[in-house]
Amino acid sequence: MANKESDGGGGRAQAVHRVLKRAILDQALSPGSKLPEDSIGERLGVSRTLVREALVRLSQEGLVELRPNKGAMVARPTLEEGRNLFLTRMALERLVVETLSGKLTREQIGVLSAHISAEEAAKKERAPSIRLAGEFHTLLAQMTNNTSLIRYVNELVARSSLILALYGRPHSSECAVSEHQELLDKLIAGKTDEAAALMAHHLDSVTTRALLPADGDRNIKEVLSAYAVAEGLA
Amino acid sequence: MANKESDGGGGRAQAVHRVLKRAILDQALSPGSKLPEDSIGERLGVSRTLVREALVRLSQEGLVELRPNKGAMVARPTLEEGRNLFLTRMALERLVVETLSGKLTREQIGVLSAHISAEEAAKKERAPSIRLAGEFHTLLAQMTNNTSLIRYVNELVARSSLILALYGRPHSSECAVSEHQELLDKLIAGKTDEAAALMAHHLDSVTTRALLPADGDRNIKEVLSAYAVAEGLA
DNA sequence: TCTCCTCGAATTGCATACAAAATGGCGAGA
DNA sequence: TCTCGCCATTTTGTATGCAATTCGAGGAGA
Repeated sequence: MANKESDGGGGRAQAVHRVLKRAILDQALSPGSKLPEDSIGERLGVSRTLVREALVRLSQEGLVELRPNKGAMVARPTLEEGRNLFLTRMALERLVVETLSGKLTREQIGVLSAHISAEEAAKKERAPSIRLAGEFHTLLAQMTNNTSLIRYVNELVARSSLILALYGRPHSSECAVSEHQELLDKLIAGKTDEAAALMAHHLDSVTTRALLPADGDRNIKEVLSAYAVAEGLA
Repeated sequence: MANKESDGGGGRAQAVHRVLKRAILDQALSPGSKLPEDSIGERLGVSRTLVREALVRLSQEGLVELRPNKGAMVARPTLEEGRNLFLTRMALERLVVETLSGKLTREQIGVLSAHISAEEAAKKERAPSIRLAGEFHTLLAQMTNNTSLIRYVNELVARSSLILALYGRPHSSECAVSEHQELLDKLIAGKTDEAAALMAHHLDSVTTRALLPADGDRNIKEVLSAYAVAEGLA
């Protein structure tokens, strides 16, 4: 009974999905980690059937890579995919900004302001600050009431943390909190173009800070591919 | 053996997914149709497990609605969702156009021209012409080499046919073929802004043509039999 | 006749069983 | 010692079985 209420909505498969997603976004499961169906099911107290369903969902969201007959692992997007992803994100978030500009209700403004304060407060701790930064963008998307837009922004933001985990510089705050505040100000003032430009700059600065890969754990094949081409191999 | 090759790539679950998707996009299964797991599995010669997986995928793509304990049905988006969807689509397809403008290779131009010719030829038959019109847009997206962009445009185009099935006027060609040709011309000429404007107008004119619903529920097994053969299932 | 209740058939939710494929280690041969 | 190939183990792919839920038909009572 108590159990039934505690799954947070939907079936237990959704619960598994949420658990894994959260773990991935918190980087408790880092890109490339294997995700064996039975270990997960065993640990979570569900059968492989449900784990499988969750993994399929995650793979559709681009958080998990599902290699036939070889199991699932946390997705390891390439740097180029990362750049493209931020391009796509920019296109969608521009729509978010255009939709919201000058139309925020007092209540929405309150929510956003509170969120920015929370970001400010958590600035020191790495993991929570990354998550909060992402949530600011999904919050904005949410306010458009455009379901497809919301879904895609959510997905892209989620995948962005994977990208940053792989290629982001360790010591730069990914989203400057002050930029969020500025953006909010422009939105309230209804300065659509300036807000859009700010968002563009905001995302652009993230991609620009995504240059060198975090060392060590990169895939051998990926590293070699550049050299292979130069030598005319494979 | 022959069977294994004929599933088109991926496992049998993917095959089921393709069958259903195709059937939905062809409007052989119209919005609101029930999708019982065992009828489908029985007809396609697979177990409910695989059908379930396919349905989960389709629900993530927004093509089917998955109501807990009450089964799946082909999605029936509201008119407002439809409008929002086209808004989102516009944002993404603008990015497509901007990416491609002035950068099409000779080969790509050939492919697109050929496609437009095919559209022209199929103009009379309703179902194929709808599919071809959508494929023009997914073809363009494909050429950007931006995987997330490709995925989202594909999804959005697919869902657009649902919208048109529900609210589109029966006798208007959804995408004027001539507009596709014009767009291609602008892209070749590298006139980015004009191309973007044309795309905007193109999609806008579709949303403006939003009206009456259609009807007709047919037997699932009957409808699926044609598609099953194409995928080498049962 | 209308309403509400109950029961049975149909359908989904989930676990488990078994088959097929991959992975890793060990030993034979060079 | 190194390499190759074979077998045991592990993990995925798929079907099936059982419990839980929903839906509808029919019947009792007002």
